[in-house]
Amino acid sequence: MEYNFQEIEKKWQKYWDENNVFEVKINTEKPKYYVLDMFPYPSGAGLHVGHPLGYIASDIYSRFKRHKGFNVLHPMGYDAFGLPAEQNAIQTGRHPADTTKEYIARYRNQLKNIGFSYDWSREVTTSNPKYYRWTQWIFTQLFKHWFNNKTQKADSIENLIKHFEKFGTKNIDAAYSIELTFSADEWNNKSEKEKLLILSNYRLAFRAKTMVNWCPELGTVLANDEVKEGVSVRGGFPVFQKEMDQWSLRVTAYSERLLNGLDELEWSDSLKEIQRNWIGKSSGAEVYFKIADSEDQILIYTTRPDTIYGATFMVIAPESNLVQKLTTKSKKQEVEKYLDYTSKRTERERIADTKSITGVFTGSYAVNPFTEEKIPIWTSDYVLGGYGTGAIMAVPAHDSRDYAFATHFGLKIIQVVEGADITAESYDDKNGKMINSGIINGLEVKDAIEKIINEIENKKLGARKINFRLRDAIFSRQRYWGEPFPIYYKEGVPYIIEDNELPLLLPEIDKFAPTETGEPPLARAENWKYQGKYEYELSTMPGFAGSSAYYIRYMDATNEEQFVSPDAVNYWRNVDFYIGGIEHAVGHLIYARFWNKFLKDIGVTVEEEPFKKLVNQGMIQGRSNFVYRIKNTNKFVSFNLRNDYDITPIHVDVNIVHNDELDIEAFKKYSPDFENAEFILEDGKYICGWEIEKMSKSKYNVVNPDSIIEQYGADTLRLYEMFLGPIEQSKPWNTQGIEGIHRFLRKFWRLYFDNEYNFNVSDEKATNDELKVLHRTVKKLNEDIEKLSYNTAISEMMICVNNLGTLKTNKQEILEPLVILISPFAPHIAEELWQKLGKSGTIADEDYPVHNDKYLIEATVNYPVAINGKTRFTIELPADASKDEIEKAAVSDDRIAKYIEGTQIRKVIVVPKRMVNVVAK
RNA sequence: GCGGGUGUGGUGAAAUUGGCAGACACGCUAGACUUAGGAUCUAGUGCCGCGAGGCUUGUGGGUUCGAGUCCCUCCACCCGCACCA
Repeated sequence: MEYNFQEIEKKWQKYWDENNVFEVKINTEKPKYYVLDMFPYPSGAGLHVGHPLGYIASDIYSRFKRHKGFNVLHPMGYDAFGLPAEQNAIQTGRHPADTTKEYIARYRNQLKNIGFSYDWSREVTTSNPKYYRWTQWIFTQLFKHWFNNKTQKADSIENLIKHFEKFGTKNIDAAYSIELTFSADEWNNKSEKEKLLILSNYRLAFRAKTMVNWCPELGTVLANDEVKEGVSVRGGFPVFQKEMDQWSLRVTAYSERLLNGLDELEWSDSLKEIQRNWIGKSSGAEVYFKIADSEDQILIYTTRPDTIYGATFMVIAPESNLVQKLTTKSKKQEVEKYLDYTSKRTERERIADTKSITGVFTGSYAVNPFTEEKIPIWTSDYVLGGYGTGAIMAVPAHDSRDYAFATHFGLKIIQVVEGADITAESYDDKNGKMINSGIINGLEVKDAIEKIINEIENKKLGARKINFRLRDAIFSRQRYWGEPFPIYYKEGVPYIIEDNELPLLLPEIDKFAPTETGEPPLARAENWKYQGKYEYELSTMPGFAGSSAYYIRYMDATNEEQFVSPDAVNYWRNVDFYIGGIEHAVGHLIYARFWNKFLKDIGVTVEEEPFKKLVNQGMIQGRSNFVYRIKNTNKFVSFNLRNDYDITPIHVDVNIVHNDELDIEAFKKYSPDFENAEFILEDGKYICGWEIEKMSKSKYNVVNPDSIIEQYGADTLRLYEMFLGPIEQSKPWNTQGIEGIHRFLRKFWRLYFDNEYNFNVSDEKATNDELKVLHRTVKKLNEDIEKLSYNTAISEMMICVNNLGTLKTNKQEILEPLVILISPFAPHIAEELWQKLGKSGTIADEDYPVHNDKYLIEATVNYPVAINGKTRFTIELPADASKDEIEKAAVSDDRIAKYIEGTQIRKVIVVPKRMVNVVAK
């Protein structure tokens, strides 16, 4: 029987399905291991060969761990709510629920064709009411909790209310939107509505007026991680800053825990660094500056309080409400004009244009609390409303932005740190002694910071302060295709709906567009009211809502009573190994960590961190092919002759190019334009050019896994994708190389058959040579799979098969463990051969082979002999030869004479089992 | 600008962590078998050189008996952040 992969693969995929081979249950007899893929967003294009890269890697690891005796949870699902499906709905009029369903069916099919060991009984779809009911439930929990800074934990709103009733805000250290102070009496005398408004200042899910990223084209607000370089990540539309009433999640409350938790994680340094950066912790001080001739003061944040004697002016953000207060009559017109200008700029313009310096003087002055000098207060958009206090003390001598501003507007510059000449640029380094700085003169910067903060606190001018760059997550989207908020409004105040009323279903609407009056699409829903009278929230949740806790839901995916049962979460705990794209570095991976920490605080989950080990698989890039049309003709010139002509390169579909040779007939049929095309060939062939680009439809370089599977089989696809190189690395897809892998599998298959393809495995005793080949591979595979070094594992298997082929091995003692070795990588061929070896059932539960050192002992070692570091010849010596014996053998070898002629041996370095180096001068 | 990462044949890549650079594949060359080859098998294949031999891991330097690997300098590319006070 020849290697008929199509038949074999279908057969075993069916077997796995029908026998629920990969369904797992809680089993306290076995250690658990949780392997998770970032679930896909199902799009109309289906999977291309880049998508399964991570899935294959995790599947190999799952199967390996199972062979190692672990109870492996390895689920899959779909991140099905989100913008692209809705944009598609707007264009085609098809309901996103329908298209999503269709796409998911296609994805599931494609995934099954690759032979993944998923427990399909745990499949989740975020847009399914049975699933989003729990997304809504978690939201209600966030709504019902606040964050206690003292304990660094979430606590129930009831407890906060009790405290307010007894003590007011006294002794409360809570994460809040704005600072409030009131007594117990004051609290108790407030109306119900007032109380609720105050509480939303503390809730972890809250509605508030905040500066948001508004994207008019998408008709929605966006979170910070959904905006890159001032445009929306999805679609690339301009984004404006705008103050709006929106739902947010108080992720900032968890800043410290999010930062500290990173240390214990087995994530790449670069990924942890990206997260640290995004959280952006800085330490410094908040300081009040009095406004001259007024009772008011400005609070600023600085990380360089040591330079306060050099603060010669102040700058406040244009969006700060202080601007109105501080602008004097004479400056009013000028300031208004400036505010108008900044508000009309998109984020992109503002970012792109960091060089031009703009700003206006408000007319007011502040008093530097240390120099007592009057310093002008300006407003400029280089100070951001959203960071710190939205106001700064400007120290032009030691901050390059302040320096640029000061020189542009002719403001005073005073050097306060020694160390550089500041006539041309500022000196920003934290090295040097303080000068012109009163009480901190002569101190090093580090010490000066400490001393001045103490002084600031003593004088009650301000306090030490830690700041984070992380912003609260804007959580509402003015879109249709997302989870509805379990919220209704009574007299403008939001109320949560009861748990037993969940899920709040997404209503049907006639058109997926905002209303004429600019309300979100949900406003179109008819008779959609809580208890028939109260307005529901009309926004929906963002894309990351459904993905922030899905890994927990998998643990108990069909539980209708609870999000997850304590039994399930106590057994599966968290994800041991997570694999997915780096693009989720600051979105999903921050939110999921945040939700997990919150859920732990309220007793739902048990581990502080959701994803213990995480690997970012690289991207598979496309390898585009080009044909070269001679300008103004329908004539195409082959790649190596193209320089003789004036040509236009044109993308050609990679599926009609083989090894860079164009299939001319297929090309002619490809488009009517090419029907009569003529060709200038080289050696009778048309050779195409190539380039590495992103894999995309428009570049005609998309390779579909289905077609690879049809041609070579899923096992070949799996092996090939892993053979390309380290998983973390991005690499181009080149179909040429796949032949080698397919050839390997056929060679592997042939080990078990004779020349006439009769199954032929003998029970003769294996020789030492054969055992050595096997055990070497066993050892290497165990090491490499654990390191996720699959490319080297595969090449080791190739070496093994090549060697066994040379030895003409057909012994069961060798060939049986060999099937288990390959089974995580190529499970279909492994199952088939396992069955042919007379075994019943699946190979998936067999113990993975372990090597025995006794077969690996070498009798002799081949020593390279180097003279002055250059290898000249080798000598074969017994493995147990002593250092002296090795040295003697090397030095007395005849071949050495010619290399050391005219010199003397000074030294001989012998590294047993490795090499000899003779130093001669 | 700041932070992180990567540079090795024609191509994808390996190198037991300081010990024979280029394993394993692709591609290419030659040959065998074939009606045929986009099948299979054999041999060769880093570069220069007819050869002896020399050179070679982005550049230049250093440490070492010995460096792809460690240290310093510079260059190129990729990723993240970017008026974050």
